Amino acid sequence: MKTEEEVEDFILNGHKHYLRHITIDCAIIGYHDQQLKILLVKWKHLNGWGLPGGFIMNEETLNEAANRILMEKTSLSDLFLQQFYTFGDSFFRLSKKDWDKDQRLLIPIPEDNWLLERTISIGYYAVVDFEKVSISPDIFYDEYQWCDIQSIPELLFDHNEMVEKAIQTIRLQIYHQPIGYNLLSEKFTLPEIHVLYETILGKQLDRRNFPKKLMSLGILKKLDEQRSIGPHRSPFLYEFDKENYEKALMEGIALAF
Amino acid sequence: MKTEEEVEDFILNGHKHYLRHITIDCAIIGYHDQQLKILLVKWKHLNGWGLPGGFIMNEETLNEAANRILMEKTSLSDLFLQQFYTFGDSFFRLSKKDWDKDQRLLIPIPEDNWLLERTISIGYYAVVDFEKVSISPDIFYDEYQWCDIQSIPELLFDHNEMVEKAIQTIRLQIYHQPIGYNLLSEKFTLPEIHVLYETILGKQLDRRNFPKKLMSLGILKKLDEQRSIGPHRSPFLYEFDKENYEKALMEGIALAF
DNA sequence: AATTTATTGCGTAAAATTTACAGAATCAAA
DNA sequence: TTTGATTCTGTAAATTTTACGCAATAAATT
Repeated sequence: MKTEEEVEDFILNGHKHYLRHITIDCAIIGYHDQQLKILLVKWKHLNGWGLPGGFIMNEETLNEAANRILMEKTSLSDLFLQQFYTFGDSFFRLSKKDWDKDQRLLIPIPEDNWLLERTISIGYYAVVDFEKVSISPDIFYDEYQWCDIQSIPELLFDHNEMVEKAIQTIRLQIYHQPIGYNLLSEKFTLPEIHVLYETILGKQLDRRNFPKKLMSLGILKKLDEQRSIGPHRSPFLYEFDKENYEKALMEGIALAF
Repeated sequence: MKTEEEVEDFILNGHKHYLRHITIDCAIIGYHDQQLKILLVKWKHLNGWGLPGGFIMNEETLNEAANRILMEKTSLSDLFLQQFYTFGDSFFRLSKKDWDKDQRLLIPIPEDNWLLERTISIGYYAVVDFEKVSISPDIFYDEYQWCDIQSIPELLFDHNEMVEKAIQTIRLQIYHQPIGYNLLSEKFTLPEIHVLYETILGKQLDRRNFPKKLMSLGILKKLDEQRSIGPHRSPFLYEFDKENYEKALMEGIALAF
């Protein structure tokens, strides 16, 4: 969606290709260097920050739509993308007034345009290493930021509620679903996955007990290689046991920290 | 929605009052006498069984809509109603062919009618004592049944998947959220809540250890009354400590069985 | 080549929790 | 008063979790 014609077509005829009333919004949690951040984008015409999102095309499934939208906004694919809740209590998303106010928008919008209707938003989350993400702008967004989880500003619509629920869900899910597949390199060390869990849970986990619990799940395979980390003992590399990982995704796991 | 005029108006003009594309479906899990059942309804025009559901009105929130729909279908209100997942991979809900085939329907349906569009369905579940529920029919449904969880027939759309996910969610949530407020009488005995948990989890819980764990949550209050149960020792009555129960709902609990 | 420094990796004792189970108390009907 | 079925409490054993000391290792420095 780059040319003027495409944008105009999206505004006037988008409702033929996308489902009205429904959006998908993504709470993309970024993790790096013991910090948790969330990806916020600035809406061109509303002059406020919110979560990246988009509409669902007529012929794609919800997961396909979520993956496509995430791909468009972050250039990332094949992420650990999880639906977590559907929000529908924010009755007005865009108003004609806000739209008309903004000079950057290309065409005036008809009063009964589909983009001005109430929307229900399906929330998805992903956890990514924010050092590896590159954001590509979109007609609706012109800026983005990785915002510290602790100090989130007031967001548009009900996006504050969505962020809160996303983080809450992740912290709960970490006990029941194997998390980490897309956050770490294919091969990683125990200390690496250790700080990942510490960061997400926001608390310290005993360095010596953590490997025992994690290994007892049977989803990790110890490799015969080590990583060189300078003048220190070389930690062994691990990778996820694909088969058991998939099984654990389906059936759930039980962890206690 | 009883008179012919009302039905016709719903079909032709419903899209002005309800959100297109979106429905709420309810997996109503019924519990009684150590059995788990699910409420199924038969769709008039599709000749198949599915979950009761309905559309969202323009000016009501999702929870309001879910409660209204549940009220309409079961005459129950103020239930422990929880959103659990949103489904959108079943592309066709109704077809004009199916509609036209059914003689009981009152009017022919236009090809581009809103009821024939793809729908996204927000799933809610409730757990109720099925002995206390009375079902009131609707234009779309003419029969209902309480179906044993173990032997669910093939359902319409993606409702089999919804039922499966609902039960899975309930079993997971029972460890993290206090369940029981709407299932038991206001005052209940330990054995009563004990079999409730056993039924939902589908396994036996030690009769002597169960009370210890449950009481340690601090959401139950022992009363100074007893229930008379015939020629046996009278069990004490308990009730939920409203304040702590609400707190536990918000913050979650941790149980291990 | 030995020493130093920072980190990984393992084992084990102590503490806490969970599980298993026995027996006393209670109620109402016979 | 006896009987039968059920509630309720306590406690020892088993298991799990937690805490933590120390050996092993890697490379840079002496």
